Amino acid sequence: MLQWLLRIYECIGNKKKNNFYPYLSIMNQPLKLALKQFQHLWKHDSFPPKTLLLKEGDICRKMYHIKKGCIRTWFNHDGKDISFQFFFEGDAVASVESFNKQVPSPYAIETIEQTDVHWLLAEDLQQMRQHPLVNTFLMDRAIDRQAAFIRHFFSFLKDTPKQRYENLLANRPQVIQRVPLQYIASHLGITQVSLSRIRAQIK
Amino acid sequence: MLQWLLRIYECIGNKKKNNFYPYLSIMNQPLKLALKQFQHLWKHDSFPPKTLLLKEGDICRKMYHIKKGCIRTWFNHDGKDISFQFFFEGDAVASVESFNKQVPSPYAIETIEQTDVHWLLAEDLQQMRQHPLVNTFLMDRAIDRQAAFIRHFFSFLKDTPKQRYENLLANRPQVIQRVPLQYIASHLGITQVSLSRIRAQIK
DNA sequence: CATTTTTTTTAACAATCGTTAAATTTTACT
DNA sequence: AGTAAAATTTAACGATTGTTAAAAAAAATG
Repeated sequence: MLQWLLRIYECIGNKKKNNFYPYLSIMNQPLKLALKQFQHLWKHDSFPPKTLLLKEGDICRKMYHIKKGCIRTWFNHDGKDISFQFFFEGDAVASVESFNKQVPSPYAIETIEQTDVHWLLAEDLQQMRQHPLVNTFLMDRAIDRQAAFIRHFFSFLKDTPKQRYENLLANRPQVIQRVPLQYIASHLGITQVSLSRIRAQIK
Repeated sequence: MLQWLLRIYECIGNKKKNNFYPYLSIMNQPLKLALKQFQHLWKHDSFPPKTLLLKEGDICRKMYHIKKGCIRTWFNHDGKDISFQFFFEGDAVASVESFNKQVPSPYAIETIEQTDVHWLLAEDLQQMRQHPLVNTFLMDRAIDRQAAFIRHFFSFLKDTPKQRYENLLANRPQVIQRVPLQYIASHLGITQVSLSRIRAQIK
């Protein structure tokens, strides 16, 4: 029942399982009880595809947790939109810095499919942080997020675009199945045309 | 006198100043006092150039704060070492996930120049975290780091290697002046040969 | 100061990517 | 189902990058 709460803050960034970096945090009973205390703060909502949940430059006031559906984050560059991350069922989504410090977001948050979410206001998360166990838990999740992000970033330093696509295929097949190719291309740092060629090579 | 403490956790990642994301956290008197309480936990040390402070795969037990000198982080890929970040005077350096969770580090930490550092044990940082003000402060810095990292990552999605080099030249001239080119090339995601060509174009 | 050693540059060629444009396929909508 | 719109693929060409190897420059060493 607390399953979705357990996943919060765990899944921003890539969810690639890696034996070298096992997920070590253990949810103990006191923490579960503490989190349960704040369960009432979460609201829910439902959005059609291509709904902007947060506009680039706006301040992020809500953190979303996906019940069902698919979300991407993107930013504008010379008139083209560049997607940089994708989220699915069980993932928590927010423009982290904007949400935590109430500053303009460098990127937008937008649904891809019809999406049902839980959401939590920034001020309510601040309230949750008053609880030491919850605060430590959130801090740990932030570290996990950063580590996941670093691993994703590494592939840009060491792999070719083709290898990055193959990694995506192997580790996050959901992305290839549910996300339009034009979004995936910019996520991999290449053009749609180039991604098409890579796909033709692999078949 | 507390200048270097103030900078801790602020400087991992790029330090690019950006009016769009001003650095908002304000150091208040109670926090300064709290940090001063833990000042005695820091030791100091000095290392020659090319000294490994942390080996890839080892557990990071110390966080370093640079008094004087220059440090890089790197990892091995097919026999070649790939640098991904550079640190200078005032910066704090640690393999964040490894340091906080005591798991193997995905990358190494190594001096470039002769380097004088302060350092702090992981368990002592845990002790500092018991203090709520310090804990909130460290949490804020972690968010800042992630935001800086995301902005750096964005340049891989939207810019060409040449633009990334020009950005480095404009925003972090120290890197070009003090870091060997072979390290900078891998940091930009290109080969040394390609970086040489880019430099020849610009002159 | 001369000589190794290392680092950086240059050259040549193959492979890959970006760009533009057209063709094809898929999806959305009435 | 038929039409319009959007997404994806393919083609052609120029630009950029990676690779290998050699040359030049810079740094380290005795």
